[in-house]
Parts: sequence; C-alpha cells; structure tokens
Amino acid sequence: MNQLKKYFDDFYVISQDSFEKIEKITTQLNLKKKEELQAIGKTCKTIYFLKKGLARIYYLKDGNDITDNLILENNMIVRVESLFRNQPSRKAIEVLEDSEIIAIDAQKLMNLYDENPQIERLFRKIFEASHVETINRIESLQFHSAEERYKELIEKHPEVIKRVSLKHIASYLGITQVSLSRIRAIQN
Amino acid sequence: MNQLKKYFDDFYVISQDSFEKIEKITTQLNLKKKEELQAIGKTCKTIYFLKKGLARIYYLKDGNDITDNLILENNMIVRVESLFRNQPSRKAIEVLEDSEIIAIDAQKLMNLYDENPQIERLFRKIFEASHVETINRIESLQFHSAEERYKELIEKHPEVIKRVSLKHIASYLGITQVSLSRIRAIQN
DNA sequence: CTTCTTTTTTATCATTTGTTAAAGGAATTT
DNA sequence: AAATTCCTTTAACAAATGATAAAAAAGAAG
Repeated sequence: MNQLKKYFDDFYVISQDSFEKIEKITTQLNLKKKEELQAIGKTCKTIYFLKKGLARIYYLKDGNDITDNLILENNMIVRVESLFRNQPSRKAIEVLEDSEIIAIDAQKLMNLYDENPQIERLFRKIFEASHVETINRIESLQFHSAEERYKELIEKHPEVIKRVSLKHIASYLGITQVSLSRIRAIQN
Repeated sequence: MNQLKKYFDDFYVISQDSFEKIEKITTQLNLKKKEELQAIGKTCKTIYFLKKGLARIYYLKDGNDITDNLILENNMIVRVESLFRNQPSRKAIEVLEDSEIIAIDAQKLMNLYDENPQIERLFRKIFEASHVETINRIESLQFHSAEERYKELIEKHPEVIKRVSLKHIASYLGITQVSLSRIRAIQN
C-alpha cells in the first residue's frame, strides 16, 4: 500500500478521492547524502514527506552549525516557523543519507484546504502531533541534564546514534560536541 | 467590540454567525488569585481565553514546582499536549492574579468543526501561532545561556518580571531560583 | 594503499549553574 | 502590630558544561 497514504491514515482517514487530489500536487525527489533540500533565507513553500533516508533542519549561530531537528523516514520535514508565518527561514534542510522524498506544494495544498475540509483536517492533525512533540522537547531542555537528554534520545531513537554524526546530535541536545563525548565516555 | 472576536480576527476572520456559534458554547469564569483552573491528571476538555489576568501552566518534577508556561491576557490557555492527544495531563493551570476567563467546551468545538470548516480553520491558525512560539522557545533553551534567556524575557515581556514571582520565572527559564537571583544581581 | 579531511576523543582549565544553608524582606494571617 | 509564611538574596562550595588545543580514529578522495 502507498506509504504516504499509510502515514496519513494514522492521523485521519480521508477518502481515496481526496488522497488522489493530494497526490496530484506532489513530486518525487531523490537526493544524495549531504544534498540540500531547502536553503537558509528561503520561505518554506513545500512540505516534504521523507519516504526513505534521514534529514536534518539546521541553522547557524555565531558561525556554529546547530541541528534544530532530526527527521527519520516516514515523517514530514517542514520548517514550521516559516510555513505558518510565510516568512523567510533562518534554517536550512539537508539530507544526511541518500533519501527519497515526496514534495507537496504548500500553496496548492492550501487551495485544496478550501475545497476539501477533510484534507485541511488531516494536515491539522499531522501538525498537531508535531506541536506536541515540540512541547515535550521543551520539557526535556528545560530541566533535564545533558546526560539525561542523551539517554532519552538513545531510549527513544537508538538508531539515530548510529546514523547521525555525534556533532549533530550534540547540538540537537543543546550541548557541545566535547561535552557529549565526555558523557559517552562515562557511560562505558 | 467583543474582546474575543477581536482576538480571533488577528488569526482568521469568520462571519458574525460563526462567531455566535462559538459564543454559544462558552461560559464566563472569574477566578481569584491562586485559584486552580485545571488539575494535574485531568484530561484537557476546555479551551480557555484569558480576558484579564495572568495564568501559568505548571507541573511537578521530583517534588519541584516547574512553570511550563506563562500566559498573559488576550491569549489562549491550553494544555496542548493533553488536548491534542486526549490524554490526562501531568500539568495544571492556575491563575496568578484575579482573572476573567472565557471557557470554550472542547468537545462542542470539535462538533462545530464538523459543521463549519471556517471555525476549524480559525482554531488551526490560532494553534499554529502557538506552535511557532514553542519552536522559538526551543531555540532559546537549546543554545542561549541563562542570562541571555532572562534578558530575552525582559525584552519581550517586561511586565512579566513585575507580575510574576521570580521563583516561577526561574523555572520557566529552566534555571534555579538562586541562579536567577545571581544573574539579576550582576545586572545592576 | 596512501593521503587528506573530517569526526571523535581526551586533557586541562575556565565559567556557569546547581546545592545547601542562612538571613533579610515582603506579604498574608491572626 | 505581631506572628507566620513565603519569597528573594547572599554566600560557600560542588558539579556540570564550555572553550581550547591536541591526539586518535574514522571516513573520503585520489
């Protein structure tokens, strides 16, 4: 069965007809490792679904590369703060492995919302889930130590440690690479 | 003009008729300082609009009271992670000042969504804005020092410092009360 | 395979933040 | 007003994390 449809169904089941309307506004992308999907300064006009591979959203702070988010296959890749505000993003998206991606044109999707409330509801629920994840991450950053956050990540997404460089994981956790290395050393 | 309608209009303009449908599912609450709006362990079944006053969402971690969020007047008060997942929340809501609140029944609102896509869209946009704020807060917690976070708060919401106890502000910023006191001492 | 580049670890020292305890202030209650 | 409770500050010390530099390991490129 279609991988995207299956993903959608976990949030809200829409008719086959509605699904085909969405399919019509998608294109398929294949990116090689390290290729860029969206550049810093561009406004998000595309919503991506990662069929296969691994991606990250990152930005630069004082010249340092900071990973804002890591996205595993079967998830949406969206710079939400840019999409929802229709403003240029300070963040970029790149893939960390060869990846297969479905691109959904955001403007055309908004148009579909107007003619089909089912589709609007589906995406509302998808973004609501992402909203909840963001809130939970705040809690982790607000009062868990670097070591706790590292353990939480291993617990929740053990494969990430193997697939993503520790440099990126460190900034994702809000610590330096050296700190992460130290934490890992103690664990053993 | 109606304060709630005015708030809505900033996100998405709905018809007067639609607005009245929402009004029909609201009730007005008046709480005295320190009164609880929602308790820990309850599932969020009401969306609140804070007309006047000040509220906070908090939870307990290892017996410590942690302020997850501070809400100023003219904003929604919602335990999003509970509402969207329809699960009991580990968080509670209390007001920090005498407050006037409009309570919107969540279940009835969902029913309105079904019959009126305009209303669903309005609330979608309201929560999208909140989602963006949450994402921006992550950036702050991820790589700004405690001092920077304190300055950012003063910059953005100077009145909060005067209206909220430093104890709550400290945990909101992800630091201890003693740390915040130290930071404030250095500033002078 | 060898070279070059990037990533990860290790070590040292500085800085920030946490912990605990105590004192001073402010607000609330009696 | 006095008593009580809660909030805020201060101090001293401990622990965690950051910064810098260098070495080791791993990966990429020729």
